[in-house]
Amino acid sequence: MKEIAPHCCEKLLHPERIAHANGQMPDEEDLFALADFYKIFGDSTRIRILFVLYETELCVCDIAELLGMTVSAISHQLRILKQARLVKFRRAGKTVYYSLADDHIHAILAQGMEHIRE
Amino acid sequence: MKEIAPHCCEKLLHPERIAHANGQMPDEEDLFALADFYKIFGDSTRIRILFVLYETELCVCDIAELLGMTVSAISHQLRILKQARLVKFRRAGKTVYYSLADDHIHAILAQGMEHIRE
DNA sequence: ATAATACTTGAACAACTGTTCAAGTGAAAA
DNA sequence: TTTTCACTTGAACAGTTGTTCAAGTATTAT
Repeated sequence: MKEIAPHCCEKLLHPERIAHANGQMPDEEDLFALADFYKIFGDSTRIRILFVLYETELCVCDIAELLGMTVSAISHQLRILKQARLVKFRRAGKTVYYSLADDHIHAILAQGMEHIRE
Repeated sequence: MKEIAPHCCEKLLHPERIAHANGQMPDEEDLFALADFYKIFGDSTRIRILFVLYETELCVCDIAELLGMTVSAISHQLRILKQARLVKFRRAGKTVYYSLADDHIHAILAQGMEHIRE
């Protein structure tokens, strides 16, 4: 005969573990912010842009040339990187030069790359 | 009168910078691997799973309960985390317990969260 | 002024991703 | 063996994301 099955968590299989895990969780807000932060790095075009800017500032056209992509595509991605404060820019006449926002970004990229090569 | 415009990079506006940037770039392969690595962390469900597992091992049902999501949705994400070697699991009867793969993952999560709270 | 250039932006489209739903495992209890 | 339970998996669907294309802005040159 069939009955409504009580689920594992309705029986509170591990109430103390659930309580503990719940107690040490960061704020929801921080968790979403962290996911969004990683999301920026989770695209190969953006990662490649960040690495061509690792040592030099470059104009949009230079970056497009280096990555073999259109200026428009690069500009769209630079906008995302700009909003996330990962790159900064300065205007010199018609040309706009982009560079990494600060040394913190260098550190993050270096650490990430090191992890991949472990 | 209109002419075909030579682009900034066809004129090689910054040939030395392009050469330099090209010379210090990591392998394409590593860049794609790095983007894929960050991609895993770039989803709030996966980040939340990693943080509920920060100190305790939990079964799938516990995680679903904690995050207010279906067991199926959690299981799908655990599969991705498993393939990326961010979590490990052990079977005990009908129950499967998941935990973070190693202390390295703890370090990465802690560093990321610290950056967000800067 | 007008034209040219370096870049930006909005809309459209295809590709990808995460969740749901239903069906399917595997282990243990009856 | 059959049933139950914890979990997994495949297909479908909606929502998101990245690129292209065309049009637009800002700055300089003529």
